[in-house]
Amino acid sequence: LKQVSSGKTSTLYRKGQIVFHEGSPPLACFCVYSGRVKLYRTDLDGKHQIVSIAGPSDLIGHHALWLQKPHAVTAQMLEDGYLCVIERSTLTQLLERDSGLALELLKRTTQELEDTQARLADRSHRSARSRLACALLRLWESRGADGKGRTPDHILVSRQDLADLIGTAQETAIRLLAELKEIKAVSARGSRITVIRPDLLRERSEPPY
Amino acid sequence: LKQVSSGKTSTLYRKGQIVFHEGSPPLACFCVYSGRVKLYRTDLDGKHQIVSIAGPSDLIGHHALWLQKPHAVTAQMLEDGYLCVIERSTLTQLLERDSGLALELLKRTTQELEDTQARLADRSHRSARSRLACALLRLWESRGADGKGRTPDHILVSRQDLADLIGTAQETAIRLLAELKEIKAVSARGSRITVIRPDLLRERSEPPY
DNA sequence: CGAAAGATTGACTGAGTTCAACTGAAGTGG
DNA sequence: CCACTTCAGTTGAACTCAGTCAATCTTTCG
Repeated sequence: LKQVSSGKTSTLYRKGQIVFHEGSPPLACFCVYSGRVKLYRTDLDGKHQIVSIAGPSDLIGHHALWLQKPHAVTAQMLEDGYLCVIERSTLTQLLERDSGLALELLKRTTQELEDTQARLADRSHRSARSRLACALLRLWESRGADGKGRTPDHILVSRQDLADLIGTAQETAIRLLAELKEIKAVSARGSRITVIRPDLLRERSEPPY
Repeated sequence: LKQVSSGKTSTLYRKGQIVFHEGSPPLACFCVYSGRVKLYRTDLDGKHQIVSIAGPSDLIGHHALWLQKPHAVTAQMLEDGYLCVIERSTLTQLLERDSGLALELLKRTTQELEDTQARLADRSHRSARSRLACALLRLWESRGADGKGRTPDHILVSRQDLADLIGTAQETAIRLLAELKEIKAVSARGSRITVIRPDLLRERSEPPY
């Protein structure tokens, strides 16, 4: 995939920009070169559920391509970044040529499926409290370099995105985050959340509570 | 996959029998020839979340094989049925030989991923009421022949399985099912649930409520 | 027929949603 | 440089869905 990306020109996408919309027909898929992209579903009440957050070297928008159906999710940039556009025809050729690629994609997709199944199980059986702790840990552990190769000890997520990720109302996410600030596990100034005590988060991410 | 199955001997598995356990190392995967298999995760409190229900021609247990990790789910027979065992080595050979197979699996897995993502979104934003209606519809629409080619208008699921499927306590599932009996959308004697008015179910499966 | 498993109902409780008001930081234009 | 809009984040209070516990009732099956 990296080879494909490098051969192609990548395009700049701005923070907040929509890459593709739920319900729109799939014309191409995208390989993330830099920046993060949130993929979310929208229900009839306009509520969002973040399905995954893609980062560098992740492929997005390909599901709809395989299934020959409209996109089931909307992809929106969480920060400025470059995406490499891969046309449907290009991808088809690649798959036919390199059989290893299909296996690699199968592996990735399977991993993503297991992750989603795990989240599904957690969603009903764990409290929002433990889900928040868990989500913060994941975001923290997968936080990328900030552009100049420095790895910061904070993450950048809005309260709403945090809520959409763990599946609660924004107010709940805020209240639970306040608890974490209370016990000095994290600190926050705006959407800049600093993880101070990952061990405390890990403790809270276990059920019950 | 059907070709593979037919070439192999299938083994009888009894209702309630465990095919493989969460946490156990993957030795082989299975192709369902007849009967249905529930795949579920177990959390620390011993609660189950049914991740999917596999039927004839579905492949199960392959995730752990690709990922070279222990099974993330437990597979248990919902009724008597035959499964065809496919050894790891056999599968590897097949994948190398037939590149189309990898694509087919990729497609299936992607579809399953999208389904699971949809359920994840529903779980937090839709009421248990609508989830139950939705689950009943799915079960009803995908109910198979009953052995003699007859397609019955009822489904056979225990209350507990229904609850584990939609992610509620059994009592909640029962109470909501009672509502559906009340409005004559379904009737039930034991775990034999007859769908009378699919239209009413469809209506209730829409949010809100 | 009787035990064991599965289904049902009631009472109580609490986590999380909703609504609504308020604060604070960040622009923007006069 | 300051009033003015705007948007993200906070907080309080009322409400409600769904979980838990516990006591039956029913169906299934040996």
